[in-house]
Amino acid sequence: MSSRISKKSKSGRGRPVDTAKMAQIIAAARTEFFSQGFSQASIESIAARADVSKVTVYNRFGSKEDLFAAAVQSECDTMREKLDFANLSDRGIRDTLINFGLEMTAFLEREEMVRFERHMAVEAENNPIIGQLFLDSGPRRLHGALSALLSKAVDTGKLDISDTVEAAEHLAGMIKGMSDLERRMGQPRSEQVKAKTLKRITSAVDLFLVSYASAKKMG
Amino acid sequence: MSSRISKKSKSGRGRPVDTAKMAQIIAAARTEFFSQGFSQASIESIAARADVSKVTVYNRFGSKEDLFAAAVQSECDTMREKLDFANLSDRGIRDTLINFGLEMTAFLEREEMVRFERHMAVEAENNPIIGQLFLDSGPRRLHGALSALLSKAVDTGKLDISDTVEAAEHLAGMIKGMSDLERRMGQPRSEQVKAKTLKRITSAVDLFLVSYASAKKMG
DNA sequence: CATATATTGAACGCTTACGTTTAATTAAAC
DNA sequence: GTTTAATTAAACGTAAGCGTTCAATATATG
Repeated sequence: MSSRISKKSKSGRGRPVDTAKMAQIIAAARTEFFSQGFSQASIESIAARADVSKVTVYNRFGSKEDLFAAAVQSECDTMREKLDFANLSDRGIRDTLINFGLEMTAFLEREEMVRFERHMAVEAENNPIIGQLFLDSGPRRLHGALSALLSKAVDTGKLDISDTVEAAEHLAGMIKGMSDLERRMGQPRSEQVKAKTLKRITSAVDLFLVSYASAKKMG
Repeated sequence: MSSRISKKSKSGRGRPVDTAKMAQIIAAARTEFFSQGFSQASIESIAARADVSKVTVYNRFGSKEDLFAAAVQSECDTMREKLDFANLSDRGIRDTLINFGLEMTAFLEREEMVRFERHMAVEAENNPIIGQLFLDSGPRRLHGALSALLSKAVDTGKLDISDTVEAAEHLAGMIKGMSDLERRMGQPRSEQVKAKTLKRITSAVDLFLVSYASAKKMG
């Protein structure tokens, strides 16, 4: 039984809760959990990294599982916030899509992101809810953003697509190519790889536009 | 120090090595490692599953790491063997590609495969060599097979592609779509999802062919 | 100051699991 | 039957790590 955790001492009498420690613990937990994995990570190590005693960790979070859940939630929140591709060039649909591809790739191929995805996948194996949380916070949002972008281009007559959701999946798939997997498998991102990725993205957009660029060039 | 392992007792005098146990151990190790992960898997559990004593495991494999390496190697070998897409219909390039997409998806979305990939990714985080072994045994082979298939179609005049390697990456990416990720994140493969996947594959091939189908229809 | 709460370090009990050792048993060769 | 080597069950030593307890200390209120 994980005792009382939220003791909501709303400015009671004794020593006040050090609110800063909360953030420290979660930050440390994120670092530890998503670089070591759940079972490898240790509470003691997290406490040390957070400059906090182990007891404090257990006072705020009842168990390792609870702390992990909080870390996942926090990481997902961060991911959601960073998923703000508002600054897309609007100089023609081709540039816009290539730009999207580049930003998407940069976002997904960060080591931090790759590690997070790896460990979320493992945890999702025995807990699909975690997988769903991850998908909803990141990939599905990204996919939705691209779908919306395409739909908007359809509305303004730049594209001619019947199923923008599926088209977005096609385009995103081509943008990822095998780089996605190579990164997840720990292969380095050399300059040559980067160049190949850039080439793949542009040619993917071009392949995409051959079919979907609107005939009535009203743009 | 992991003592002497290969004591190559080539039909000496004493009790002969039970060769069957070797396969049992590796089979058990594969099941255990790729459903629990390296750190969660226990040698004792593997030994029990293999109907073998723990000492025997340590006599054959010096350490948990060595056993894991053997399990990875074995799983990769199996993967390579199963990657034999020779039975592709030859009734036109469209059917051939759709067929390839279906077989590829069926191959990749098996629970066994998904689990293996998940755990390989985690291990590759601290050991890129493992990631490379995995990539060479599976994904890169698959990609090579599709590239070869496309090149052959180019040679016979069915397709007109300048860079078949990149084209294969595009097509494979579209075939995967988001299903790949959804499966890795433990989301169920419902009938609806299967239908959507089939639709995505066929429309991906069609999108692909709009650009690459040879103009001179000599087939 | 007295009281109440938060935090800490240290130690504890407990479990799991790696890898080893030992004595006993089994299955072959000579 | 004797010898040699493989296998086993059981126990061991060791280490790590979860979650708890406790006494001591810090920081607030009244």
